[in-house]
Amino acid sequence: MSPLRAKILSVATDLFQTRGINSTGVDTIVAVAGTTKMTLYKYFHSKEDLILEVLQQGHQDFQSWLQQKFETNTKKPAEKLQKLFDFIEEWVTSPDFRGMAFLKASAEFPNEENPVHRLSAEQSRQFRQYLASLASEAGIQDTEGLALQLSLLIEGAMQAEQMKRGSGAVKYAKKAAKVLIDNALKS
Amino acid sequence: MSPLRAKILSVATDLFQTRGINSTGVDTIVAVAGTTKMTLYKYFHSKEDLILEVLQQGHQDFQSWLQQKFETNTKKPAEKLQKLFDFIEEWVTSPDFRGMAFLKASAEFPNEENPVHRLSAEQSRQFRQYLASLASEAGIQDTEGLALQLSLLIEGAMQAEQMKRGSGAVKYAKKAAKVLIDNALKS
DNA sequence: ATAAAAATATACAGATTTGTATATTTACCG
DNA sequence: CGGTAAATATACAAATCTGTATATTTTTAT
Repeated sequence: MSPLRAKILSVATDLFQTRGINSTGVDTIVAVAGTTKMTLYKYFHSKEDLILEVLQQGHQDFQSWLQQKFETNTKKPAEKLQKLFDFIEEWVTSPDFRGMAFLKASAEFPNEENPVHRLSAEQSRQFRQYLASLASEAGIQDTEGLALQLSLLIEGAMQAEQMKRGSGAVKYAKKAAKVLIDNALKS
Repeated sequence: MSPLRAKILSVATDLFQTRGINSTGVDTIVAVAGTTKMTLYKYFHSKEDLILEVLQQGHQDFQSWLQQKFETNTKKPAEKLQKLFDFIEEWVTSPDFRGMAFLKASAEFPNEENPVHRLSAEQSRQFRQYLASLASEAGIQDTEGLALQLSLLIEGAMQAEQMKRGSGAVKYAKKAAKVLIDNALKS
């Protein structure tokens, strides 16, 4: 990928997170990226296309980061679900965390038929599916049920931390997860 | 309150929820409300003022609705926490639920110093405090801890339901809450 | 009915939005 | 060096945005 294109993507990612998507104009993006609108519209057909790519890249980065965390840490399926919350905590308490992109995007584009909203919902679904696969590995019965419950805790904590940095929400989400996982293992 | 002012508030509430705050111009609001900008700016000093009032009224309506639900239903403190999730489910699965206002507002105004963001965070804090008071009545030890955990479930479920109607998230949030509450009562 | 208040109609200023057209400059490659 | 592609500079169109100025109409109250 062209370094200029990558720069635009990176700047857009940052500005969208810190100022909001609708509040960030393409003029601001190109100014910060040190380029011009002509170049931006050469690489992205429209602002909506840029938003979609930012979301996609963000989600992929998150997934890759998680994947790599698991590879270099633990391999026992039973521990994975617990360990996940440690990784989430690390992700969320990182100094440049500004909220989960797809959560915020779905709020800025509430219409269910909007492409940005659709992609956000799809990413949320994928994340829940990933949780279900972890639950399945751990030998849980109602994998989808637990996955949804854990996703509520995680996304709720991300939301809380985005609202108020240092809320400590993940700490309690982790405790709650432990209780829910233990309970699901017993049934 | 002037009926015209109330109408503007009501229309703005609806449009903000369905189209997003930043994507809704005052021209659209006055057109739908059947009035003019002159009148809108007579009752509200700025669009930001209108947004803040919409949020405040929305939160007050939610609180009043909950309050009234509790009054006409149960009085036993121990049951209240469980019952709360039934009320939340009723609220969230109502056909015109379009997401929790303060959650979406904080996403559209990510800057922590923005007045809209501040009010959103304050409302989230108040709701958590209310949960803590219920937990306290129920004889819970770590009231703040449980309150935060339940708030993650509730706000997570609201987020999930806003993303995809009919997700059934509240059903599982309710189950998770039962487990967490029982666990907190044991300790 | 008459005076005072409320609401409307209309127009506009000034800024900002996305997206494009055109021309110039820079960078690279053989 | 010469030619090609990439990036830039600049300007602009057309729409939309918040907020205001001014004048007229409607409603209300005495």
